[in-house]
Amino acid sequence: MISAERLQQIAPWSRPLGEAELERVRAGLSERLVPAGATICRQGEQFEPWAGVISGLVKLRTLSRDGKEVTLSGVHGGGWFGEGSVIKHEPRRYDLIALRETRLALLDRPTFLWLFEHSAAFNRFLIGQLNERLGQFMALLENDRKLEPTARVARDIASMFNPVLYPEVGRHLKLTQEELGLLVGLSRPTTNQALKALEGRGLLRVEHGGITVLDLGGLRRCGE
DNA sequence: ACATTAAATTCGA
DNA sequence: TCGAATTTAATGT
Repeated sequence: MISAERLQQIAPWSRPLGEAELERVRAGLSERLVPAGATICRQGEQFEPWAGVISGLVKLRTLSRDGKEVTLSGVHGGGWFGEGSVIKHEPRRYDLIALRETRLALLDRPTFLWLFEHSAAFNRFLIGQLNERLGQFMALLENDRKLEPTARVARDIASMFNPVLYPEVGRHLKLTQEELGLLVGLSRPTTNQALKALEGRGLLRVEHGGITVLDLGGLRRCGE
């Protein structure tokens, strides 16, 4: 059973829950440390719990027929994912891979379902989460069709700093240009050029193995 | 695709 | 356990 303080740290969504609910969550939640590069779950496998990223970064990806990798999304500190699969009780649609050492919080399925049935506060959170994600995917589609590469990279980075989905991410993003390219759907050289351009506009700083965001609003408005 | 540079790892004291 | 040397990984063009 994890402590009440720990619960606050790793699951911000639990704050508005009542006493009895909190008690259950504390009993149903566990932590797991995943080494860099490890696979958490493969496409097609059953993975029962609902997962949150406490620290680190998890990539959701799938392989195309000819073995090319397609990255769908990156989830980092404060992000929770997979509620779709948990609710439907179906196999995971994507590989889950820890891009670097990652600490996961896992809420077992029975507890998740109990909250889903009994807690209005929890459902409010879930709706907010799904709504935010839907908005993000709509924006993503739009970007993909309308914007040139530099703006796409800018918006994709900005979306990783979404305060609703990822409440506790700092300004720094440790992610190689190659991984960023996979995430955005661009080649590494194109990604590199885009990053340089954004750096030139003073929106972010390019570092070895990562970037630091300097002007989040500016990134969001890119390409307008 | 290649050249350059930064970071991580190994190895010897 | 420290630092130099080597290897590996990431970046820039």
